[in-house]
Amino acid sequence: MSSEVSVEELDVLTTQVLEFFSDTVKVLGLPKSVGELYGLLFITKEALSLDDMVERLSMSKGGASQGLKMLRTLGAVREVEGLSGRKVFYEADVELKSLVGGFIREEIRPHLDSAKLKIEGMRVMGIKEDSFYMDRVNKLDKWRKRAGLVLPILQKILRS
Amino acid sequence: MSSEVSVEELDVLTTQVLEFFSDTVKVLGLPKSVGELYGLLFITKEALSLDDMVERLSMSKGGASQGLKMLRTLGAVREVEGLSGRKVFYEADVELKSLVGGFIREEIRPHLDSAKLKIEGMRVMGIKEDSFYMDRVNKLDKWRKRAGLVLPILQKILRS
DNA sequence: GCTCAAGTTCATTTTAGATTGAACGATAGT
DNA sequence: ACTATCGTTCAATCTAAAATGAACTTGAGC
Repeated sequence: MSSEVSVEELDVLTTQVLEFFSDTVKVLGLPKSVGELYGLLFITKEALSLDDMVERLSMSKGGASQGLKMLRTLGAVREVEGLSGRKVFYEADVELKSLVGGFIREEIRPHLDSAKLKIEGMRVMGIKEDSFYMDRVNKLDKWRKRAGLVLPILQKILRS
Repeated sequence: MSSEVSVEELDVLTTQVLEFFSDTVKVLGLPKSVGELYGLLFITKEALSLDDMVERLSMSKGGASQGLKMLRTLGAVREVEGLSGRKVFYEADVELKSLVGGFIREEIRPHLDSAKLKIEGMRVMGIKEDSFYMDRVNKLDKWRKRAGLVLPILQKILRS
């Protein structure tokens, strides 16, 4: 049961996976601590408590708490009933569709919504129709709508 | 010819557009000065020189130079023959497909490539096939491939 | 070939935002 | 009810990345 990998190799692998997720989430604009937390859960068989992660990643309790909160709202992490008291254990949700769905819901949609408001703000100021400036505002809105349409398609593609 | 918008209104609109693009590029992980440069070109009829932009955005020459360099490699900006000496004038490329294409080429592909290398590094360490750990490494690779497949589809959708 | 304007580079400074850690609730077990 | 453990919050600190600005390179025009 312990011959899947040697302890040293597991350490190396874990380090590489942590790096992998740190880098990936940074590209997505999330703090790297979030990537480390998710990465550790991703490459660990057993569910882990906050304290486990704090120790393993030598990060602050506060940071871990915030990072887990984010992972929870993203739906990237599942709470597992810990039998011992009220301590909570976590495991990674490794379904790509959940991850993408959560990211779109929490990180992309809000930006598209605020973009919509800003564009509406521009329209309100009475720029002459069929002027250069109205053309540009219209283009912005076309882009925004396009983005809104692409997201569900993306999700559909990644469902499987 | 000047009744499309009043000067004051144009000022307000410009400010809003600058904000719009600052925020947007920040989401994409680019410095906000890049958004301001692009935004100014986007909402300006005439091609602008570096100095024009430095003045209008009150940003440093160095910053503007770097920002324009990035916009050039992204293909988000076109150089226009200035008749006066060797001064270069720029205008925005406002084709969504160019913008998306440039972003994918310059910002996303490189990350996918480096992810590929990292995953290959993990494979090399001789984890037992059909172990938990190999499953996870395989999953990473599946995700990576999926991302690589989605990009051209995305580009195709946004072409029109 | 000199000069001056245009543009780039890069060491320094600034800023945004991530991380820390101590103080504070909250709850389970006794 | 008391205590010990668990988790959260948030002001203070740290850090990575962006912006500045002065020194430098380049080339056009005289």
